[in-house]
Amino acid sequence: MSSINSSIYTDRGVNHGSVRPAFNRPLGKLKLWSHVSEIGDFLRVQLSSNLGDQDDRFQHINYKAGQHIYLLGQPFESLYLVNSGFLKSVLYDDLGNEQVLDFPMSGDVLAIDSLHTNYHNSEAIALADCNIIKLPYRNLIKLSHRSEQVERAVFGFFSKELMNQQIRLSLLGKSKAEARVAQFLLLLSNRFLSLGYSGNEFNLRMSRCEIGSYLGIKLETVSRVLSSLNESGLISVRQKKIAINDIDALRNLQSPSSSHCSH
Amino acid sequence: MSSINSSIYTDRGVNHGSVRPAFNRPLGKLKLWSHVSEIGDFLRVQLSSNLGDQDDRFQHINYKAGQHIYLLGQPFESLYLVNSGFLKSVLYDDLGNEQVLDFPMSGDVLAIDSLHTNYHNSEAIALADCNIIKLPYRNLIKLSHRSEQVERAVFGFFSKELMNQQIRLSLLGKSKAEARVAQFLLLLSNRFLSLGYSGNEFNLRMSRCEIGSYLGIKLETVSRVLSSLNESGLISVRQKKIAINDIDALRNLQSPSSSHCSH
DNA sequence: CGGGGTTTTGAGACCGGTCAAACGCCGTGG
DNA sequence: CCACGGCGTTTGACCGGTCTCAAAACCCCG
Repeated sequence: MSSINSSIYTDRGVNHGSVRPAFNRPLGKLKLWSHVSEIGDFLRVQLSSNLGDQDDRFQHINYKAGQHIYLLGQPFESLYLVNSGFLKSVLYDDLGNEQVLDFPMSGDVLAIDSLHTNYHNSEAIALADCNIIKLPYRNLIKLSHRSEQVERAVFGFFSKELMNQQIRLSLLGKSKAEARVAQFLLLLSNRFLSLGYSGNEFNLRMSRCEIGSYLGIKLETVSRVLSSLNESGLISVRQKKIAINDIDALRNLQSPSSSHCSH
Repeated sequence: MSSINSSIYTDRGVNHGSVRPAFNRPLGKLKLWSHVSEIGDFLRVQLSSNLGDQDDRFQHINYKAGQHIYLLGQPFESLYLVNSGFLKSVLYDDLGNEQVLDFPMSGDVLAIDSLHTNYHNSEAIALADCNIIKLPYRNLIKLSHRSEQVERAVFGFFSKELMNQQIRLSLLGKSKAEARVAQFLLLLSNRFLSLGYSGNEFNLRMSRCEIGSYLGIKLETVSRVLSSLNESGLISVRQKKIAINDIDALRNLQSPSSSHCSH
């Protein structure tokens, strides 16, 4: 019953964390996320039945802030289920410019976009210390064949991720900078709340520049909007510490207009 | 061997097309798309082996321009594989504003985003006459269990769709209006080319407003950019008819800048 | 030959980008 | 312990691009 915690570092030093078998660890907050809890339960069944060799297990891996979970171009072999922590996933265009795709948190699955190729199309980097469950693709598929619930969960992840992206698309398509930042804060607030943290006070783990990339605006604009919201009293900003004072007013900042494309 | 072609219309009149069994119809252009061809082949096996009852078959359905393939809020039961034609998929926000998500063409799969709920989160509307293969979700899953190739194709669709969205996100995040329109034209050009049509001359089936929604700019800006590109000679525009004169120059309009978010 | 809808074009205001400087936080080293 | 320097953030001034509002031109259709 002693905790196994062997740290593994290569000379790269960035894309490995410490590894330990998952069965030492309760799944904690995961029950708040239906898809996650379904997968979580079946992982435990799988693990306790102790089938297969070492490779068949679903490992928990710890990453320190700044470490990569996977790098662009690495061979794809696994999905990653975030158990705890906070990360960013980024895409690079032809010129090497960085585009922040998402800030995954507990309950999110990483690397889905790389599934149809043999290598990773994006990168995931820990912004805070993370505990991540590695889901080797082959094993996950095998497991999904044996359990309809796991299968539904897997498809659910995919579909949900796609819908999240669509909602972001819709955000970037319209709305002004103020509305984007407001929606971003509301998104984080909701997310923290559903994870059992405070929805009114939290820390931004990412830089202004990363927020700007995520929202499609410049870092100066992010800063200006935050200052403006701070002055009007809707929020309180102190560096990376955010407090939401008037959540309803924030919601009302949603962009009022779009075009009709009447039919 | 006579062609069955029973038109079905409800009083809604918009969300049904004419239905006929698929085995009357060769799969045509599908072979250009690896994922599609895989699915296509296995559909044919499935159909010729004539297993299951009527519901197990994968039907081809014809839609006229303007008809909905599915509506927001309708119960989700099927994915749809576009065999031929041209459509738009749209998302509606809380205020009813329309956001164009994509312009699906032959080889695309619709309704993936609705898979994790019991109803549709978006709508798909035919912009030109379409022939679409209905893939009832349950049947598709059953088929994928029997064939690893089909299973890979299904996952491939999902992952690829997600990556497409990410690339669009990255486009909306940066770049100026001119670069967006240029990229849009190149995207259409490539797509038409890979479907066997001309990549240099084609018709825009969608309105300026729908292009604007897709690109995150206003319809007037779309028009202005097209006029500007026309004057500089890179393209020729005449209403909905587009001719690309200098494809390399178009490619060079890609946005030059982004931020570093240095780490 | 009109009439409705779409597209084009124009003029002006405003938002956000750009460049630049000052500030604050924090770790390093004297 | 404090001084220094690096980095991220804030704030300012200016400029350019996009939105907005509006009117004219164009297309398709009867």
